[in-house]
Amino acid sequence: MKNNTVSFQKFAKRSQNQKIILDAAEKVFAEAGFAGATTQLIADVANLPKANVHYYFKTKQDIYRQVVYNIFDIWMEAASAFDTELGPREALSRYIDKKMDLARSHPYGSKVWASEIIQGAPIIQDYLEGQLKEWSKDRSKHIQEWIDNGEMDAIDPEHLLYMIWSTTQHYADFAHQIETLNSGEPFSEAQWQTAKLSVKTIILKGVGLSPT
Amino acid sequence: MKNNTVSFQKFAKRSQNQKIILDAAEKVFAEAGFAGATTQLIADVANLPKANVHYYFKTKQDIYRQVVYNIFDIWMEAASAFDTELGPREALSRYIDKKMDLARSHPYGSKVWASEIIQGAPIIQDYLEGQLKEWSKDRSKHIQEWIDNGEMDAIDPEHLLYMIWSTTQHYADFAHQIETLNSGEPFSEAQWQTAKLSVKTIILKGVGLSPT
DNA sequence: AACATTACTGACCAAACGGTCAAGTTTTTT
DNA sequence: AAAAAACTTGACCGTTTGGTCAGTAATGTT
Repeated sequence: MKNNTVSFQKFAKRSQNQKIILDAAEKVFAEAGFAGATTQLIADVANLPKANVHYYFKTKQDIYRQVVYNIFDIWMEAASAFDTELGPREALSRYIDKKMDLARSHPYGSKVWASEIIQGAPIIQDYLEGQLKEWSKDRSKHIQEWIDNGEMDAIDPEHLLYMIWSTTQHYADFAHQIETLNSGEPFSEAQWQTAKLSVKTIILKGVGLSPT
Repeated sequence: MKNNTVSFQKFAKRSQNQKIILDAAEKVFAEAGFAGATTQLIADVANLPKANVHYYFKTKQDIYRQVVYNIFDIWMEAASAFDTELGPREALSRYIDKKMDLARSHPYGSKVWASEIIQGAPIIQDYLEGQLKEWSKDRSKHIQEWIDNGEMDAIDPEHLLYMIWSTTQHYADFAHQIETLNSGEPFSEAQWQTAKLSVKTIILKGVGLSPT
């Protein structure tokens, strides 16, 4: 039993330290960009000596890659909230809700993702061409079916998806600008609710669906 | 007369070379971020020796500052397309059109701006608190009046503005992602028209206005 | 033609960077 | 208890970076 506990702790220590480093790196990459993020700064934020960071991750690129993969995975998991069997109103509504929640809970990841795409997706390109393309093609097909069935307005499905992505992620990526226009204060709970409701109201009505 | 011509050429040369450098820098900053943009690379893209770049701009920060100011000025000029005297439908419609045109014509500037905000607006903060805040407060007030007059739905004006900003700029900032989902091809003229129309249709209908 | 100003550039430098490594400590296994 | 494996870290290194500078060329002024 002691052996088991110790063995567990051994594994725990490795992944636990990796998580500390990845969390620190996510923040640093978001605030400084890939090139501006120094391994020294990541180490400082993680409260570890720089050499220790390099013990767990061979290169800065490796850390970055992991951070980007992580946020992509979280987003793809949320994408399953876009359940086409629920019908257009409920599927879109839940997906927007989920994306707004992620913008609030994972602002750093969203920023890292945005910078990665802005700079041409040097790391995540394969995922874009694979999982993301597959997912959006599938969802576009379903949206088109809804349109053909007269369940919603004839809107190009891809542009509807882009609108959902851009609008929800804006609250993470441009949080600083929003905060500045909000008298320097971060959104309160009530303001987040208003934001969610506004986005859902406009988009749902905009495509010919009455809100829930 | 010869004097005037020569004198004109003198001034022309300075601002002409500055423009070459700023255009190159805009591209490099967009594609590599502030830290990743090396003065050497800016010089190479501008086809000038590095020392010459430093002859016209004292520091990398000075170049960056100028690039960010320029795109901000262009956007604020476009913001005057949001002419509240035209009424909600026409004012919003024209503003969205204008922003979509800028996303197409100034993709690098948009990306530099996005990165600047993502990283906390270290350079442009004063402009956010000044011109931008003033502009958006004024426009929000007018939107509220339209709502009070029953000319459009009761939507929080600020979130409507955020939706317009995020959606339009998405086509510049995430152009690489969009291109990947578009079989690696940039948007055709027809696709840009569809994009513009989709955005306008959803937003205008979403706030209770019939499209033009 | 002489002078002054502006434009240009190769060579250079201090600082900061990502990454390595040897020497140590702690933990796990036998 | 001893050997093995995993973890920790200060010191170090080659490379790249933003920026300087002295010297030259071109242009404008008198």
